[in-house]
Amino acid sequence: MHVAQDTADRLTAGLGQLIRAGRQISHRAAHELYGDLPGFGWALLVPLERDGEQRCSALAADLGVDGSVVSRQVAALERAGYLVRRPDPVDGRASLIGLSEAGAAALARTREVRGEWAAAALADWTDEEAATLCRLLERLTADLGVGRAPRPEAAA
Amino acid sequence: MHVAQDTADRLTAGLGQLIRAGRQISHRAAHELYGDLPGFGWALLVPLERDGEQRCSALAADLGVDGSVVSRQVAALERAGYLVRRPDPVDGRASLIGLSEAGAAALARTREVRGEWAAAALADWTDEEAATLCRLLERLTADLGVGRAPRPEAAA
DNA sequence: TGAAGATGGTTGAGGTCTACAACAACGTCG
DNA sequence: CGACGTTGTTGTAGACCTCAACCATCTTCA
Repeated sequence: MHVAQDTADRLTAGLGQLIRAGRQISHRAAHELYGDLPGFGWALLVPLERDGEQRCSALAADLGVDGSVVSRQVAALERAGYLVRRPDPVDGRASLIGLSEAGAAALARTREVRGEWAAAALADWTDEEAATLCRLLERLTADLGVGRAPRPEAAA
Repeated sequence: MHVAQDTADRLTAGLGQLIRAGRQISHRAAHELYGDLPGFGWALLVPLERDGEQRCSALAADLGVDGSVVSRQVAALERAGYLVRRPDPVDGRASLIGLSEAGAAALARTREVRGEWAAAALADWTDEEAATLCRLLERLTADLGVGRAPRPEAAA
């Protein structure tokens, strides 16, 4: 209850603006943001690289999206050869999704082009400013209670 | 070129996460974010309130989206009674879009519910932290060079 | 004056990402 | 074994976006 009324305006407006900007950029220069990856690939491959093989449902929970989204995206990325799927040895219903070599390589390339993009966009920023933004962004996401850390309920 | 490689990762991942979180929330609780406004209404009405009557093309430039998006959204918001359109007296091709009374009221209500939402989400934040996030967010958007046409007074 | 070209807005087609519902296959437990 | 929950897939639908094609209207200039 500490935050000024005006802040909600600025925050949501700024966020909306940023989202549209990001969308526009990724539309205009998909290669700079995604490398060889299809649109959603980045979001899906990063947790796989970080945490290793996992199930669709774990990915869905991590990303905070519906399982059907992951199912389709995984199918596309598998067709493209960026990840491999093997039956879960302890549960016949599930599959374990893992990064293929091509997937890891694509992720590395994407990371590289993103690094260049970030360097250009943040040319005037100090490390500390950028780190602060990251930190606050991550904190905001956490406080919104979606994705990685399922949280109890917030009052209306 | 001051920003660490790792920062691009955190930034884009964090942003993606936040975007998905926002989408999920606005899907689940549209009323808390938009009040009586249809989905995109907020983004469109805010600049109208801030800068007064303007053309579709100006709105599109401001929001950084295609004119066709604005055209459709304006049509919907006009049907809903949230804005009024009158022919531009100096250019027969153009219309001037303005906020109706209902639109201004809806905007005020939305601002109110958003304030509550923000208060809940940012309950643990200090004013200074929230302000910092806003500032950095706005700066990032500006540095991405999309949207808001150069506007002398509103610069940062 | 009058055609050529730029600009404002609309519409149609298509793409991406999303959720929800229904379903088949499998696992778990009484 | 049979009821029930879980995992992943598919069908359907919606929001938001772009691009391309189009008409109506300025603007420019010979």
